[in-house]
Amino acid sequence: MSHDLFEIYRRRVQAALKTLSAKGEIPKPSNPAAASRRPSAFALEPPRDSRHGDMALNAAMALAKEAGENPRALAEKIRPALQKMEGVEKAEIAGPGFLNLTLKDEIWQSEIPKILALKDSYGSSARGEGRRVLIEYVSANPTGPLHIGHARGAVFGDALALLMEKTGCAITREYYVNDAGAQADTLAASVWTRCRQSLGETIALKEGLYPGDYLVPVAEEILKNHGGDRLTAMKDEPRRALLREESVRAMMDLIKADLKDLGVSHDCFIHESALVRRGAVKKAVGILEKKGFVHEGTLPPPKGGKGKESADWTPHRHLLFLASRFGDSSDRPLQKKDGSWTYFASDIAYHHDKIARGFDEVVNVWGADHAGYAPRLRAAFEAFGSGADFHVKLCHMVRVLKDGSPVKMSKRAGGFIALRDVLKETGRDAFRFQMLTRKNDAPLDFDMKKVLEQANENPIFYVQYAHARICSVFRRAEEAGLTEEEEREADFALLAHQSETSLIKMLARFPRQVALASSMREPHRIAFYLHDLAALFHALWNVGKDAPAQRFLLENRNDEERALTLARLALLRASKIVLAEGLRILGVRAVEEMR
RNA sequence: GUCCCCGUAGCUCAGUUGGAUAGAGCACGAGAUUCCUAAUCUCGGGGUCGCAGGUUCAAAUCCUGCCGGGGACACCA
Repeated sequence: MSHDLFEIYRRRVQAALKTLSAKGEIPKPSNPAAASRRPSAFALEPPRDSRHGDMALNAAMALAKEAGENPRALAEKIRPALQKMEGVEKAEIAGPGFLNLTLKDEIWQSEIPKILALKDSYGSSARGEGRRVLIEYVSANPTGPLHIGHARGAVFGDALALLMEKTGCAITREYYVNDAGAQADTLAASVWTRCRQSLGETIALKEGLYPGDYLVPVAEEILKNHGGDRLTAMKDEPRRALLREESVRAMMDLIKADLKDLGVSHDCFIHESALVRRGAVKKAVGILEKKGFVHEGTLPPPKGGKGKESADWTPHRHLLFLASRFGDSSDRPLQKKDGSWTYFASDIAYHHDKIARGFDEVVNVWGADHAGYAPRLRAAFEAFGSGADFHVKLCHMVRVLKDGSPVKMSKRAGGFIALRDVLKETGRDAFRFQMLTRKNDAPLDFDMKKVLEQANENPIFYVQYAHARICSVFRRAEEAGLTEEEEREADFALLAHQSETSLIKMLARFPRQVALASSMREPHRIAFYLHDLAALFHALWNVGKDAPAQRFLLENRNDEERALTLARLALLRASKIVLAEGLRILGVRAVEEMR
């Protein structure tokens, strides 16, 4: 049973509408949550304008057409049922035919003890019904430390996982390690150059190799473990294999260290090389072949950019996947000229593996530069005939600003802005919050100065400050000998000030907001919600500055003051719980004080 | 040339999966601290939701076309 007030009333309203339609007074309503949306679907939502009550129902408008009646007349038929509904203060008809519900104060006030009892499971739900979801995120190539763009995907994927877990999904966090292709060879070659340099040879790093300084210690470590003489004496092929394995491992250690600093973790790391080794690629392609989705053919020359025709392109016959049959703009090669598998082929194997593991939903978090790759992978996914849902969430580019202008990429660091350099300055929590104050499919400017700013303009600070202020009150309350147990017995009807009511109503929206953010796979909604919640808290705080009688902690000279204090502390306790839990979903730690 | 994403206040951005008079922060103007952290709050001005059509009770939101910005169009991963 849901404890989301909006969900509870949605169900009550639905039942009431059903009864009415059974009596033949109104057409049959349909549930907006149902897969097939019909015009008769209704919604019960908090109205934008609080003067329109607490919950707005659009059923009369939605059903008007089917009923062949005007919405306001239909609303008149529905209104009595809503009016006598439990906890409803009044049900009014407004505007084009809205039915606005205003709930009794006690309904809102009872939200406080509910939060105190549920603690951090307030807002949790079983909506996901144990849905098994695989979220693949980061999956950065093991060729260097994480950069700022990877970090956005990392934070997004991690927050999405936390969010969907909160709504009852069983999440597996996964990282796909591309360690079988040409990039791993390039890495090995780069490290070998570094080895030889370290052994005293004067050779330059060839064009196309990875220039980053971070490979120097990797080379030295390998020399130490395997011996320079021995490595030099080895034949090319076994040496390359060894260097590949060792440097990929070193790179993954580097990446895992970065992820740890970011507070991001994965349940499993799937290595492309392992898939290749056990013949998974051949097997997966074989399955598609059997289904008739693979053929041998020649692709037309690539279009290229304006006026730029590919000079080195020659027609070639190879195995193609019939992606065009599943909505992609072209068929896609599975083999290279030399007969080896393409990256796409092993990705097909990887996703076949995902399907085989029986997930209900597969989410891929990618950088926006992979947008064009999504249709072919979706095509492959569908070709296997999997019933699982397939989502691609694209995280757009991050531009780092320092002193108002974009930071130049450092060549020595490998041509990108390293996550660790940014993290060193901002810290994990501010970084994560900043990354989530923007929806994933819009580019993001990351302003170093603003992230560190201790002012209203910086949302993470604003939210943390609210939490810290609450903690400060509790420190004083403790000194005054007030206990948490007493709060639970408080008379919540005393919370009647307009600012208190607004805050309570915002708290009560948390479960709905979590459900919404989760179903839309949009963690940023939580960040914005927290900002709104903090704003109402700060407003209430200042009410007490102007009017001492409205302060949280009164002198406790008499029973009345003591009762007020306890009720207000309960409200603060509930606010603290929701702030902390909201931050937790974003992977941000709430702070007790700001100093 | 084709595909994807974006276009909302001077600036940075939200916008409840189609709802009522489109919101917040910054900036600008005016105010509030003997008192729980003023690192905050209150009030005010500020809009053709890129443009033009369409769909319907209702469009910033959905569809089509255009304009502008970004990204992608490998036998690289």
